[in-house]
Amino acid sequence: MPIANQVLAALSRADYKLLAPKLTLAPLPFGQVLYEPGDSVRHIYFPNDSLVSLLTLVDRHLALEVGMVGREGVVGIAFALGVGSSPFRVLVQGGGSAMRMSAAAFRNELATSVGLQRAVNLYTHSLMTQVATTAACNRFHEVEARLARWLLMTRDRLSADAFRLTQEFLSHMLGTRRVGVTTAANALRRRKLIEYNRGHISIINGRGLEAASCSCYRTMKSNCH
Amino acid sequence: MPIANQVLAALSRADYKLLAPKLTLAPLPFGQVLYEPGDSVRHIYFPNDSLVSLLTLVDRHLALEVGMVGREGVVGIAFALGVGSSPFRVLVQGGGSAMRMSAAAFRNELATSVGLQRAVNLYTHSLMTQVATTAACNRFHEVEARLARWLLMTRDRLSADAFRLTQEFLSHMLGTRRVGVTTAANALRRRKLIEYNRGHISIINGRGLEAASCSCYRTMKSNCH
DNA sequence: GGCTCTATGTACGGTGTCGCACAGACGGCA
DNA sequence: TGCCGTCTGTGCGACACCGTACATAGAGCC
Repeated sequence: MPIANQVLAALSRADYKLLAPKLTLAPLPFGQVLYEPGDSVRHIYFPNDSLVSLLTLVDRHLALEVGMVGREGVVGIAFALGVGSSPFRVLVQGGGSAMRMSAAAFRNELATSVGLQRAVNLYTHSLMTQVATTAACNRFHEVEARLARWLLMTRDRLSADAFRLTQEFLSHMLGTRRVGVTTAANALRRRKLIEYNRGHISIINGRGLEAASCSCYRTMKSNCH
Repeated sequence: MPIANQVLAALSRADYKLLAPKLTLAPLPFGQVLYEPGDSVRHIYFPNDSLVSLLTLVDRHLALEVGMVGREGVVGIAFALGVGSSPFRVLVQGGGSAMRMSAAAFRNELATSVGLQRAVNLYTHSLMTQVATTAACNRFHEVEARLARWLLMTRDRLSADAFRLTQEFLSHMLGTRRVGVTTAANALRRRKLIEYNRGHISIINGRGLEAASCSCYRTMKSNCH
């Protein structure tokens, strides 16, 4: 079977062969919280078709998504950097599966496989860039454009035009009120770019949605490719 | 002489001895731009008493500081992650000096010294956390609190209560208008927390300024320790 | 002293978002 | 069928911040 996760796919055949026995297929159900900030990292995840959000918590009740991990990445970067605990809340935002590995096994592999080290490092850089771009986007662009960007990025990672998603949930991702999401989503719907209903949303005009999103979408796409 | 930079100081004596011959003392004058986004990384810097800002550019003219590097860190993390070019504009924000090393030498050292690798990795994680926290702070907190936080973080890194700094400059760090900085700075001055004049600013009540800043200051302080 | 440049202060209408409150509307379940 | 919980839509006053324009005031230079 083909390797869905791109970090794994980037490994040489030899490197992958060493790694493969340690990997098990794990379902990642929608809504599951893999880590809370400070939790110790027990497993590393290489998403296949699932989508995971990295959230920063502030003042105990405000959440903001700072990164998105799909098949192009790895969950558990902190561990690869020698830190045992997650700085983020890690939330499964699009259900699916991932290849999973124990933290201990991962540490061993990392120590011996230069190829794995290299692949993980490259992704770490890509994530850093993503987080920084998100920061600027959240500062400068308005809700409607950010919503459009977010939907597009989700679509790209899930390879699907429709997904499960409430506005309440979206408000936590974008760091705004739920009502703000309602207004923005409504505007996009009126322009026939998206359609949605009670927790399900679908993109019906991707091109148009790109035009409605901010430049950050393209910036991030070219970065994470 | 004692080692000022904390990443270097964290190395074992043996590791440091290998590294030291490759390091040269370099002045970092206020206002110098070390890298523009996309520039290839030619040198790695370990700040002694200088302070460097990492800025994300968006839409060609808007800038936002996403990270600050002082004696606790390293400039050129991208290179350590295997990427040859900087994702940020890197700007010297507090003049001083740094230990400098060519990128090629750094690559060699990194390949042979596990200790260096470990120290750099730890800092990378710390930086990632800082960027994420900054993102949330910029989203949720208002200008006055962010300004207070920024001044405190600068003070901590420069170990000085007064520094060179215009409001125009600050507006780029905080991602607001210069006028917004004026208003906020004025409010802090009226409350006798800071004093300033034509490009020079000083903290006259650190405790009070901490109270005026958002929780992110303490969050970041405990994180970067 | 007088000029210019840079840094800082003030004013003003516009707007995006906030916080809150409440009204529909759909879906699942008894 | 009717109830209830969840999801979505609307209204409203408050306010932080935006963009812009212009006024003041030190600093440096001739």
